[in-house]
Amino acid sequence: MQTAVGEQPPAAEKATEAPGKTLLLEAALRLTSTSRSLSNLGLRELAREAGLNPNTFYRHFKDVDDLGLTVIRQISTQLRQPLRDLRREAAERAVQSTQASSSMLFGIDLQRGRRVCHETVQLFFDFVAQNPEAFIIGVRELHGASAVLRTALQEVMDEFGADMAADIMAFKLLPDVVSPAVVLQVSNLISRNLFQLSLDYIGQPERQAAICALAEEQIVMLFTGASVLQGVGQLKLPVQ
Amino acid sequence: MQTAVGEQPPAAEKATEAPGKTLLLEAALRLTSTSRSLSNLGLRELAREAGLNPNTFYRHFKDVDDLGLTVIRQISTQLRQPLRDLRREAAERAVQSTQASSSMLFGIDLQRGRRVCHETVQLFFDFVAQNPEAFIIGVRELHGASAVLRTALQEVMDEFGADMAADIMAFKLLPDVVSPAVVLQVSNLISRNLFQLSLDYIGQPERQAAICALAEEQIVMLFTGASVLQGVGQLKLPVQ
DNA sequence: TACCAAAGTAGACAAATGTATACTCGCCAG
DNA sequence: CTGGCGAGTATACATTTGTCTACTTTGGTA
Repeated sequence: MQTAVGEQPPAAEKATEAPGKTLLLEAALRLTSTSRSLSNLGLRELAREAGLNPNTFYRHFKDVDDLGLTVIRQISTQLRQPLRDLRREAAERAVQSTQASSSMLFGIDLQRGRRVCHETVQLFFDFVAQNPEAFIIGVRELHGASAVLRTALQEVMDEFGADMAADIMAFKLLPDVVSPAVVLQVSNLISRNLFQLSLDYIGQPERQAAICALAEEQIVMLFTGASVLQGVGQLKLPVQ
Repeated sequence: MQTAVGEQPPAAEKATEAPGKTLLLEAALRLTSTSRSLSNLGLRELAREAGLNPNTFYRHFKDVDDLGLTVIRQISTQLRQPLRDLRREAAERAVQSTQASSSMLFGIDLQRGRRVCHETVQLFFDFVAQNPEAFIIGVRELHGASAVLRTALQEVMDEFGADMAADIMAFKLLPDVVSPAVVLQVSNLISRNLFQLSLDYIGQPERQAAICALAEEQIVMLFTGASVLQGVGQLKLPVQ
């Protein structure tokens, strides 16, 4: 019995990977993003969805958590660099109007900040729409039942947050008075929140524009708050 | 055979609840908060944990989602009013310095805001420590695999957010320039974020103080940001 | 006191699951 | 050609699961 007919490996760059393994991973993505949760995928269910014999699973994975970890690593590399690129693109695209001394507040160029924010959010949600399963799984397992997957994903999320903080500082999106620690904190918060919003974005297509706007406002709020608070603290404004 | 499971007789329900039903619900709490996820609890597993015959399940619930919905409703009533009380308590406890015009910024009394925030966060996390399962389940199923439970919990979370917004306006924790819509938006964000942090709080006892402080800072940041942005937009303030 | 519905139990069943052992096939090195 | 090896398959089996039908217990009330 030869294999299935309508096979097109969707541009998988790992050409040297056993076909069965790839099929199983893809099946996991499919199943998880619709009905199930990674942690409790049945190994027979998986094989069935992949069109393989149940025992093939054992050739490539120790147990379901092992498969889950692989999926998470895959997702991480699938999202991490593209997210950075997307931020750089947004920052560069919005840097053209650097003369904007028109609207400054505590050292923030509100205009430019808003522009970059708008671009980034836009690009981010476009990216979400192109990789829905990755985001669904990410958020789902981040608080899921399996401790192994949970901690693995927490690390990934921390990396995303750190990336964002690094970019914010590299592109000078926040005034210098804001300390790196605070930038990191704000980045983590925004990152987590954007991931949550991404699920709403995927699940409620009719509200996509509203969700974009919401995300934008929230980010601007946080940035503003962080800047003002640190500005106040540093400039010895009448406070406490 | 007309039993109509998942039934709540009009009133006086708690006293007349069958012991088996309570046992099953408690078993669900126990299992979910440790290893499993509500959505995929086995009905036999449940009965075993409760020390009952598997078939007893059918006397009270239609299927596992039905049980899940009941748990969620229970959690909602278990948390909602206490959370409001806790906010009122914090607001009253910090209201003593009501004339303190010493440290105002864009119409916010920073001192008092910070105080209320500190008290609220403190009380909130105490409350989390007293009801860990409720928070674990809440966050877990909010993005879980079962669509039914997910939407149910989203409604609950929206209620929490609306409560918070109402309280913020009732206790005048934000200046009047901040529109009700923005208050609601900020409340939702804070609410979601606090719930996420509650899981960290439960799972990492050694970082509890840090998590408290973090939550506090984030809230203050958001409040500040919201106030400043609306203040700027509305009052055309002279900017540095 | 006798009855009845609700609550709980007992036993059985088909289906599905995880896992073990043993087989086949294609490929490359010797 | 040949022998080993990785990838995939076939079959089998003990467990576990959801669900069905039928039985027993119990507390309130007519």
